[in-house]
Amino acid sequence: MGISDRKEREKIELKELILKEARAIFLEEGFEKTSIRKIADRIEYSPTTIYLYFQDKNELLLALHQESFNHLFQSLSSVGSIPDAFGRLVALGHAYIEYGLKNPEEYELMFALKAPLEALQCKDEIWCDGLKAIDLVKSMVQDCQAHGYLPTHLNAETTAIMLWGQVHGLVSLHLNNRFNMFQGRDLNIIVQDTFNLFVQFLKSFK
Amino acid sequence: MGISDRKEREKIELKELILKEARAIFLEEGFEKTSIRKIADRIEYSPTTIYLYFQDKNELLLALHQESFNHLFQSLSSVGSIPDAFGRLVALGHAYIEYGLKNPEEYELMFALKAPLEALQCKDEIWCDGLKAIDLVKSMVQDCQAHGYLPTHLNAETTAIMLWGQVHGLVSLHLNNRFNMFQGRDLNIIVQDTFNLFVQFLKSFK
DNA sequence: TTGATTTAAATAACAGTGTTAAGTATATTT
DNA sequence: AAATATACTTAACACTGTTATTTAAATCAA
Repeated sequence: MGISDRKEREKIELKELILKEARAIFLEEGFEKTSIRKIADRIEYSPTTIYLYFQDKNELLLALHQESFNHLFQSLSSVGSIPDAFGRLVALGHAYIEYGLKNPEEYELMFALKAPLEALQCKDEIWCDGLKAIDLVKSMVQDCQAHGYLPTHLNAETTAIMLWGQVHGLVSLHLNNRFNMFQGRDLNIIVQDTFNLFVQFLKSFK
Repeated sequence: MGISDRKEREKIELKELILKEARAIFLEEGFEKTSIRKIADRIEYSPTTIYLYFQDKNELLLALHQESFNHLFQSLSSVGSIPDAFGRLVALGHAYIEYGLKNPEEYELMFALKAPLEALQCKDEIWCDGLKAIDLVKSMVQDCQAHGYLPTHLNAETTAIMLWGQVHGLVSLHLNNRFNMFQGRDLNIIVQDTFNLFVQFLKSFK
């Protein structure tokens, strides 16, 4: 039955077109300006058609959220080639910070906005991307422990959450303009200096 | 001239009434539901009257933001009585986290939402509340250095930003439901455990 | 091939948002 | 008493997410 095959293909294509244009608006104009009507204009369909492909706006943002996580993991992947366990962990932190500062809208969607997680909750699904991310950090912490960089008595998961908390805190404060009060200074350098100090603390811990 | 005195008094009173009801809605229903029209309903004036007292919604939110900072500083003030410098710093962290988790809407307004800072920027004003907050942490760090808890070679401000970044990161991730993936566990305890681990790092640093 | 049914999309509307231009009383000043 | 200034309201603009209803086309069954 080739006809229904084609129809299904067309449905997938339209869904992808919606996401593509949604993503374009999202990156060009930011989260707040990404409206159903604006997407509809760009794909040349009526606004209500979008609701035939996504239950609501949250679900649409969840799809963008998942694409953003792929983008993040791709940005983090390069650190895998670093041989030293501790150097790898530090590089992961730097790469995370760099990703966050270079992709503010995506970062907000992944780690601040409630919309995508609400969509997940409606489906009774868990935040797998988040779990995947924390597991990555956790395994790198364990690598450090295996090579004598961090004490083995430390709980690897708690340590991973601490690391995540630190870098997220810095990225989040910066993206939300909470470092603007440090007038006349390079705010990226403030973030870098702070993270470097944190690394000193990590390095010296016994 | 008693009449114009009374008029001025009445203007101040109406402005305070607007803020009072705005705050009530804000705390009861959250940031997103705090609309100009809803405030107008509660004060029994037309929506446009509010614009005679505030330039726009951002300025109104800035006023709430400043009230929230007073609330925060009040919540932090009790740690001043702790004699030990390091104990005081740790208590400050705990008090900050507790405030954030108990006052999510206020916390978001102070450290995440762009609206209040945009209002400040329009007036070419600096974020004094933020400066005041970081100065508090900085002076406590210096107290620790003076009493041998933290090395004197550390930059006190960078250290203060690191501390702020850590607690903000944890509070922010928790408030934004990013710890919900740790199913069946007490999320407040995760935050506490992580902060306690961070304190261990601080304590051991040489 | 014709009639019934399913499918896909659009129109119109609801209820809400921040904001502004214009209008209306009331009170004060000249 | 007339002119002006003050305080406030009405009506509207341009948006938002979302839904019930309707239309048109494609497919299926007789």
